[in-house]
This record gives sequence, C-alpha cells and structure tokens, in this order.
Amino acid sequence: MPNPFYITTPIYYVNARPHLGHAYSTIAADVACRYNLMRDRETFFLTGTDEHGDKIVRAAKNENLSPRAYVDKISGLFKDLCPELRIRYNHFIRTTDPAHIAVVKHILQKIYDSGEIYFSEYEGLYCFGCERFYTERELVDGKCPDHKTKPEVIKESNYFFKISKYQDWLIDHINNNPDFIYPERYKNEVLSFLSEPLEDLCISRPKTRLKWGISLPFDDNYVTYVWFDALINYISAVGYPDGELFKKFWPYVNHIVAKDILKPHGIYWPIMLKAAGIPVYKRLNVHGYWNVDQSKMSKSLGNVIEPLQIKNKYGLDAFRFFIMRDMVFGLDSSFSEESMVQRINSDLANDLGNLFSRVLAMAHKYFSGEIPEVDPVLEQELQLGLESNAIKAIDKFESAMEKFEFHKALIAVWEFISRMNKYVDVTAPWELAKKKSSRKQLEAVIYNLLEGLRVISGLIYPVMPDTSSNMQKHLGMNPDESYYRLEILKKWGTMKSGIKLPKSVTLFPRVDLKKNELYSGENSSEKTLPDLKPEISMEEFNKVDLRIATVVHAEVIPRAKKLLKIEVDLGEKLTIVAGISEGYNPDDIIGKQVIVVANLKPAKIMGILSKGMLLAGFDDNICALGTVDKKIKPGTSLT
RNA sequence: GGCGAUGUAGCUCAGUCGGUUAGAGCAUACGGCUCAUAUCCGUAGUGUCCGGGGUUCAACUCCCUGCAUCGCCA
Repeated sequence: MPNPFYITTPIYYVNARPHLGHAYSTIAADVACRYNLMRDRETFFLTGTDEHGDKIVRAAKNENLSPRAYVDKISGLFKDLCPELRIRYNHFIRTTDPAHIAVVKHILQKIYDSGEIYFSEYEGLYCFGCERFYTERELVDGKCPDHKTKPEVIKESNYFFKISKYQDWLIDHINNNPDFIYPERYKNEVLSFLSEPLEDLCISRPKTRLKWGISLPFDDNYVTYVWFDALINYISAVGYPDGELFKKFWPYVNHIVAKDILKPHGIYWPIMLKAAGIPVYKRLNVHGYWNVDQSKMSKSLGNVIEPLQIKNKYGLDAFRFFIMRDMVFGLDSSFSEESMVQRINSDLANDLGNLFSRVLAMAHKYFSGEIPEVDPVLEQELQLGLESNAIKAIDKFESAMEKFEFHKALIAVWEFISRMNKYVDVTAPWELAKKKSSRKQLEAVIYNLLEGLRVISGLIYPVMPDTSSNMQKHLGMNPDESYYRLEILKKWGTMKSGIKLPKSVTLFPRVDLKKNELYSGENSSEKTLPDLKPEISMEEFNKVDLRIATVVHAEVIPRAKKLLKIEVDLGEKLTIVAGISEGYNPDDIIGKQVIVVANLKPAKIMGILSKGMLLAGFDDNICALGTVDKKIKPGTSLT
C-alpha cells in the first residue's frame, strides 16, 4: 500500500477577494492531489481561510460589517470558488472554527508550560496595516513603506516565543533534509535569513487594541498573533493531537505556499512544531508570483484579474492547463490573455483536440464507431514503438509530478501527443482504408491510436479533469472505473473491441481573436465579434456561388436613392441592381472587377430584374466594393 | 548599503563534469498529406550565449569586474 498524501494550500487571508494567485495555489494543490490518486494513494486535501487580526477588523469596518459578518462573507467567496475551479478539497478550514481555536489554545499552553514563552515590554512604531512594528530605518519619510501612512508609537507588554533558541536546530534540519524547502532557491533564501540572529517572535496582541483573535489560554488580556494562530490550521484540520486523520496524514504533509509567505512557513512554523513536540512537516513547496502586464499580482495593486472572468471566457480546463503549463513551479510567470490564447490554439486545439477528432472520425468512418477487433500479431507489428513511447511519457510524467514540476509533466504528455500525430502520418490509415487487403492493418492502426488516446486521457486527468472524463466517455470506457490510475494506463491493449463509441465532439475550439478584442474582461460572452451571425458549416457556405465579374456598364436608376443598375461580365452578362450610388458614380466602377453572388434568387427591384448581388461593405458614410487584388478572368469562382 | 538570483534565437525557456557543428516549443518561410478543428507531417533558418578582462590546449560553462532586471535583508 503506497504512502498516504496530505496536501495543503495556504489558508487565505480574507481581507481581499480571491485572485489569480489564490487560484494558482489551489489548483496546484488540486493537481498534486489528483496525481496522487492516480498512484492509488489515499489523499487529504486541505484549504481554507485565515480570519483573525487587525486588518480584518479594519476591512470589516470599511464595509460597515461586523468582523464576524465580514469574514463569513469573504470566506464564502473563497469556498464558492472551489467547485467552480473543480477543486476537490477534503476539508475547508476557517480559523474561526471552534475546533481550530481549541487546538491553538492547546499548543500555546503546551509551549508556555515548557517555558518557551516569556513576557516582556516593548515600545515601537507600529503600522496597523502591516500588523507589525517598524524600526526608524525601515520607514520612508517617517512613513510605512507599504501603506504610506505614519506609524504610531505604541508601548506595550507582550508575550514572546523564544524562536532564537531553535535557530541552530533549524539550520541543521534544513541542511540534513535537502527537500525540506523546495525549490532550492527558497531553501537558500531561508538559510541566508538564518545566517543572522533571529529575534524572538512576539505572539500576542493586547485586547486593548485588538479583540478579534484567539485569547491566550494563560492570559485573557491578550489575543494570539495572527500567524501563530493561522499556521496551526494545518494540524488542527486533521484532528491534532489524537485524530486518526492526523496520525495517518501528518507524516506525509506537503505545504504549498507562494513566496511572499516563505518566512512564516520556513522559519516560524517548523520552530513552533518543534517546540510543541510535533514532528515537522515533510516538505514546503514554494511557488512564485503571477505578473500581469509587468506588475505584480498583489492585493494592494488594482490590476487584479478575476480568475473567474478568464475561466468563463475560455473554459475551466483551458485555464487550469495554461497556468500549470506556463508557470515553472517556483519561478515568477507572466499572465496575458494573448499567451493563453496561443496555448489554447496550439497545444489544446491543434495538437490534442485535433488528434482526438481525427482518430475518432476515422474510427467512425472505417468501423462505424466500434473499437475494432485486432489481430495481436499485427497490432504489435504496427505499433512502431508507440507503446514504449507511452510508457516513457508516463515515466517522465510521474517523476515530474513527484517534484511538483507540473509544466514538465505536461511537456511529457505533449511529446506523446506529438508522437501520436506522427504515427497517424506514417501509417496513413486513409491509404489502408482504400484497399480491402489492408483491412487488418487498418484495424491495428486505429486500435493503437485509440489506446494512445486512452493513455492521454488519463495523463491529463490531474490538470484537466473535465476534458479527461469527456475523452474517456468518447472512448467508450466504463465511467465507474478509475481509468486514470497509472497502473491501468501503463497496460497497453486494455480496450475491448466491439464497444460502440459515441459521436465525436470538439474538445477545444480554436480561439480566433483580433488583438483589440483581447482583454475585454467585462464582455465575456461567447461571441468574439459584435453581431456575429450563427455559425455555418463549410457545406452551407459552399452553397453560395461567388464569382469574379467585370463591370461593363452602370447607370443611375431614376427616383432611386442609392441604386445603380449594373451590367457585369462573368463569362456571360448579368444585370444586377446594387445599392452603392452613395459611394460610387457609374463611371467610377466601369471596368472594375467585383465579387458577385451569382446564384442568388433573382428579384425585381424598381422594376428591374436583379440576378445577383454585388459584395460591398458599409461603414457610416463609406461604401466600399469587394474587389480582387489582381486582374483575373471574369467568371472565376471564389472559394 | 549588504546578500543572492537571473541575463542564451523575434517570444518563452533548456543547456550535465569546461570538450566537436549551442538546443526545444511558439512565431516565420517553403514543401507534403487530406483522416482531422484552416488542422497534421517534413524542411529551413537566423544567435555579439549581457559588456569587458582573466585562467586554460579549449569557456555559454570556472574566476574577476561592469551593466541591466528581480528578490531577500537592512
């Protein structure tokens, strides 16, 4: 039985609404979790909200709400986002939950009893926005560098946690466990921070200035510093100290955080655990920031992309794919709608979507949608290494996923997708289909392709769960079986012949946007052009007979406002009435080559039988004829 | 101010221990195919490897220095 897997996101501070950064952390955790399901591991996925502290009180005041009402509201926003992003958490914790509060008190008491917390007086410049004291030096023009406000002088007695005592232990622990903080750059950052003496951590706030928090169990005049409270969620959520979940999952915990909260997680948290006699976490996984148009995705800046807007515009799976594929876990990345569209078109529509479409179309065309019966010898013969390519892709996928290198895992999958497209090209099933004698070969080729799609459908499961199950459905697989399990994906040839496949679908439509239509966040309707008419098929379009014609004669029609009577030559002569006299005099157009609809049903206009239509564009007072850019024989049809 | 990271094709990046002709994807151009969503396959490129100096038979790689960008700390 493989080890269990416990994954956490940060608990999100509810002083702002969810944004792209939150969505990324949470989706990354979801991807890691689903991957571990593929490995048959028992998983536990924790997310939630952090709801105490000064900033919350102030944010609540801003909205004229009580802290309680305010945190309920914002926490609800975070919670509601989860199903929309297909986040399958096991528990959504709130630091205002009574069970959490009890554990925080328990830990505080435990550390206090062991003598690691002391009482001391402190005076300093305090910024309420930052919830921290500043030294004179740190201030810019006497003001807080973040909030541009003047900090207040505050003198108070507080409780301090002796974290300095654990500094050497922590340095050793990090050095002895190279994976403890990952990727390495953040490990180095923490070590460099630890190369200087740590100051003890102030873990209390007097109730005289903050009541919204957890009371210290050993002094009711104080509440707990918000970080000390918040970090404990990772164990309170699984029932520390005696819960079964805690015993089962805690030894295997992976935290996911963004780099802005590296210090609390890389320094305070392990020391808190150590001081409380709890084994420290297994691994801290630190990711970077999403930059949007050069500037940081940050709560204090205004340029926040609502993840939901983009997701609604292009679909959830495309969104999940893009942020997992484009960001190297640990590094910063930039988000633009343009690069997302590029990825959707090239990776999703062209590579994966089109592969799926062409294979299923052939299965329907040549085998009326049934998985063909296959001669095992021929099947092997015509594999051309496809099976071993699949195994190789799965191996790469696995080792990348273990290291949270999501982009590399996806690259491995796409290498295989590309391999599949080449396989189609090399085996040329449409050639095999031409001859009765190669029927057996055709069966083997299509079967192998369907098998390859089965593997792909499984490998994309963590990142694109909806598309994965959609593919699976169209591959005629039993929806009750966990088709995405790695063990099953590695076995080639498990598809049963004779199963009828549903009619094929387009997995990802190509996005065809002009630049100026990008980034119109509010206007997130399906249509990409204003007043776009309903889609037509090629077949329907082909009913229109467009021809090049030369204007041989034109005259104004008396009493008509805009109409010209025009005679065109397209091999034979045709009379057309066209409403273009506001833009053209008869003499202007004689000799011009124009585009006409030649098979339009004739209609009588102003007593003249018009047997076609001239193409022209009208924009306010401009009228422009559709013409061709070089001379061409009249009567040539346009396609 | 201190410490660190990064700088490679038009764009995003890979490049092991110093070792032959510096790679991939996207974008571009050309060719091929027609099963497929104007898709797919193939071919072709282009490089001051940030600048300067040094070590070496040999430097994108190691050392020094300068510049630029970013991060952490003060």
